Parts: sequence; C-alpha cells; structure tokens
Amino acid sequence: MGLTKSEKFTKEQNDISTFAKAFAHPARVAILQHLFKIDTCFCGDLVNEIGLAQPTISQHLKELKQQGLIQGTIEGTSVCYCINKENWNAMKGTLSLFLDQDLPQKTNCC
Amino acid sequence: MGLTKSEKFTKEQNDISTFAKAFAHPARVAILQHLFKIDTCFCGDLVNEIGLAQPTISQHLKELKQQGLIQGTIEGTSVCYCINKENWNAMKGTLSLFLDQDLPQKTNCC
DNA sequence: TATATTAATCGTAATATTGCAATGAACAAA
DNA sequence: TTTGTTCATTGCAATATTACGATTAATATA
Repeated sequence: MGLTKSEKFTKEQNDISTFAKAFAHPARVAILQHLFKIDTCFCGDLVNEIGLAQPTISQHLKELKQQGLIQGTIEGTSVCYCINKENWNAMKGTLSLFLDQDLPQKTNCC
Repeated sequence: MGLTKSEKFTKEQNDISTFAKAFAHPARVAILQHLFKIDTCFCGDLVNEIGLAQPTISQHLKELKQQGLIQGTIEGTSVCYCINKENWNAMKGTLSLFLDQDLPQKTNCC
C-alpha cells in the first residue's frame, strides 16, 4: 500500500521517524553538513557542491525547510539558507533520548 | 527516477543516511524501543504490541537485521530477537558526530 | 526596456517503500 | 502421522521518494 499507518504509533515514535527521514538521504546529509561548515550564510552553490540538478537540490531544501531544520531568506536574486539552530537542537534532544537508551543489564541471550 | 545517486556522496554521508533510514519508520522505532524495554529476550508478540500484520512486522525485522541493529536466534518454533549492542553503539557514534556538529560562532544571518 | 541570474514549481518517469493475503517451512505436540 | 504454532517468503497493489527537463517568478543589471 505504501501508506504508513501513523495512527498506530505514539507521537514520540512518529517524531523520531520523521526526524530520521529528514536526513535519510545522503543529499540532505550533505546539504546540512555544508551549512554547518560554511561560516557565512550559504545560498545556492549547493548545486555545484553536490552534483545533482538544481530542481533536485531545491526539492531537498524544501523538505528540510518543512521540517524546520533550515531556514532561508531572500537576498536579491538568491536565497540565503542556514541551519535553524533551535529546531536542530530540539531534534538532537529527541533523537539522543532514543539513541542513548540502555539495555537492561543482562547477558545477551541471542 | 526514484534512484538515489549514492556515488555522488562520501561514505560517511551514505552511512549516516542509511542508519537514519533504519528508524525512519515508526514501526521500526517501536520495535527497537520494545526490544530495549523488554528485559528478557524478545520473540514474536511484536505483532500484538504493534498493530500491524505479521508479514509487515517480519519485513521490518528483516530490514533491521540487515542493518545489523538487531539479531535473532531460533528457539523452537519462535525466534528470539534482541538489540545488537555493538552495532547499535557504532550507529550511535556515527550519528552523534553528525548531530553534535557546532555552528561557527556568528550571528545568524537568516 | 531587454537580458541575465537565481531559485521555485510543474510535470513526468522510474524506483523504493509500505502493507497484507496467501503460502510455505520448521518444529512441537497430540 | 496429523495438527497447530510461529515466523519467513512470495506476490501484488497502492503510495512515496528521487531525479530532472522545462517553465515560471523575481530581481538585478546593462
């Protein structure tokens, strides 16, 4: 069917999976890494940096923007993107709780 | 096209996105959380715990197993699943490096 | 005004993912 | 041996994702 049954899961579980989806594609990972690395606000050379077509990059940027992980402001003909630090930290908090889970102390049985 | 162009990205970028894909679905998040919570090795009531059909759960388990995040051993007619702690920690390490990136100290320009 | 630049959007094609009914394989128990 | 239990696999349908050419919108510049 291809349709995730979100209503079967808790908000936390849906949040975690939605955050994960945000960087479940290497192009979006590359975009985010680049925005972190560049110390001036970054605009449109992501297309050169990453080897994908402009509409493709634009589409990935749109997804990241919808998730709130990045934000963009128009500057003349170009658009200036950067990390939304607040939302990034919120994501980090949610995912850290998930990743840092501890196993009950026992000898693994399998 | 629907085909990710993995060859355009670094191994690290592909690793991060592949790990993220592992829990980019709430059912897999729920499975992992349950395996963490249960203090005895877990077998097959994931189907009851989560409200999806047995083949669907089985398919999600297969993906998690292929990623190495869980492992299963056969016990009679049932299969005992648990977290592969070593690989989980490896994933945690890779993702933490990504999530803990710091922005260069500057006033946000957008 | 005309032209160039930048980036979003539209439309489309191809592949991936999700979900489940039906079936099969392995084993336990009667 | 037959029956029941548990879980994997197969096959299929529906939706989602990825990618890009063509176009559009907005602005800057000549």
